[in-house]
Amino acid sequence: MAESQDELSNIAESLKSLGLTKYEALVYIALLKVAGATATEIHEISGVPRASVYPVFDRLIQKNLVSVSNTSPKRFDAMPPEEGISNLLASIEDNAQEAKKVLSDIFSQRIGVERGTQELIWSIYGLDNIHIRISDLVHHAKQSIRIFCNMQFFTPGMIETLEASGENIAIEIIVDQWTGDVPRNLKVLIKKAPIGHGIDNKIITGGVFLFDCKRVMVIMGPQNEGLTGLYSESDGFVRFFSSYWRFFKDWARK
Amino acid sequence: MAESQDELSNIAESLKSLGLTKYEALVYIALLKVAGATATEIHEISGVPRASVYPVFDRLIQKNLVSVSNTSPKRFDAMPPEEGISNLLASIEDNAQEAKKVLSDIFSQRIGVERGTQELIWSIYGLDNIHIRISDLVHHAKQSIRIFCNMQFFTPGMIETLEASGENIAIEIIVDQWTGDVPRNLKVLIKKAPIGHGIDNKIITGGVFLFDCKRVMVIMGPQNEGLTGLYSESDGFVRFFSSYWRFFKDWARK
DNA sequence: CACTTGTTGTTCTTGTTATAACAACATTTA
DNA sequence: TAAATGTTGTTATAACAAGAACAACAAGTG
Repeated sequence: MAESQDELSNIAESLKSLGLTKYEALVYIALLKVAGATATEIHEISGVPRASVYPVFDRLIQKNLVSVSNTSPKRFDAMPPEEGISNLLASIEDNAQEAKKVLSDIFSQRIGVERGTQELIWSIYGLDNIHIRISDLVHHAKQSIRIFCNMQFFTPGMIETLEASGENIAIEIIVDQWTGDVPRNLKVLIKKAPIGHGIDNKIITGGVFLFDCKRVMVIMGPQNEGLTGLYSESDGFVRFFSSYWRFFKDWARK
Repeated sequence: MAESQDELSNIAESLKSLGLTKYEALVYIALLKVAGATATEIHEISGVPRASVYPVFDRLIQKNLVSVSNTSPKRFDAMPPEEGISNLLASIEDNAQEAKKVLSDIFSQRIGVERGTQELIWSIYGLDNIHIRISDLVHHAKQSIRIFCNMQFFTPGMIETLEASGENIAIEIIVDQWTGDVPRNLKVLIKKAPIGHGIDNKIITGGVFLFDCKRVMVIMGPQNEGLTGLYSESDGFVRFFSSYWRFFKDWARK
């Protein structure tokens, strides 16, 4: 009964992403604590207005998270969370599956590829999104991956992704330091590089990622928030950063 | 480009359950059709007001479903749906995982079991929910399962569930007819039973399900909507339907 | 018995938030 | 300049949150 308010609202958030409302989450959580409770008891435990408890129960019953007794007063019981959540998730996964199928279909018939997409430079915002996209690019690389950035970028997950890439892909990394083991398939050059400047009391990070000498991702910006990635398949863009890479590789070898 | 309006709104629904709003869904779908489109083009295809397109794009970009070019006018591009949806789903699954963990914890410390839960009769509404619950009960059965209802109940999924239950569980079924193969582990008695009456032009369905002679589920009501299931572990309830079962079994053998 | 008290379930308002929809404007671009 | 683009507000709308009010009923009390 000693959940921190913080943790409780954290779970409420998780449940919301599963399609529950705030009240639904609170009522369900309260009901997990007391088997066969009445509406009034749940109202007292959860803090949800007593009148609101009833429609909330209706919805939870529809979602098969709760059952009612036919006694008077009504008593409510929660499904075990393992099963309840699995049921919720299952229906979402069904939807995702369905959506994937139809949308992939639409995607495969897309038009406008002739419009020189490859000449454009695309922006990606946020560290998480950049990580996702780079993981993606790593997965799709066929021959070579070249990375030039500082160690902060190499989260355990990212190292794992690189480690799991095809064996016949040459991965070269120039980095300011390396903590932990270096996976066998990585060729790491360590050199304190002039990237990562401090401006306005913020640490500015930079990084260049080349895939198969055809695709480039450049990242720049403050460390945590507002990080921007630029992605391009443009010839000029790729050429520019290829020579940028070659320059720093020579420099790092000294 | 010939998706029925129905199918399109169907997908929009699916995407909503993945956390997208109506506009986000419409814009994303439109963007899948045209690579590297401008805001105005998307506005025309999707029917979303032009001014609304920009904030919608911002949100889609945050969710890593869309990237922007740095040209003028801005051009937008959709992530392949396979990856985009997987990313969305992954974060929901993380939440579900997290929620399961914490809620199971709360659930295991629940109080009030002494309150004679087993004497109550619980209601479950809707065919889908009843199917889920019965599948659940089948999974947890240890010794015997006894079913008395008509064939409509035995969907392919339900038959599969029964077939996959433990080998040392005795499963006896009394049913009005059986279409398809009878799985080896089921003992089926076929007999046109006086359940399934027609009242008010609606077909009324009934069914009795006994698990380990300890738990009973009774279903009744119109076939599709408004179907109600009653579940109980109450001694009296179980006894009543046990003799109900015995009576029909004798009758079915004649 | 009439009367109070408390509980339960339902029905209505009111406030609040997140989208949705649109008008208006400044800025580009051709 | 005319058209297209991007941004900023304002107003609607719908869902949810929050609580007030009420009828029905059961249990206790004089």
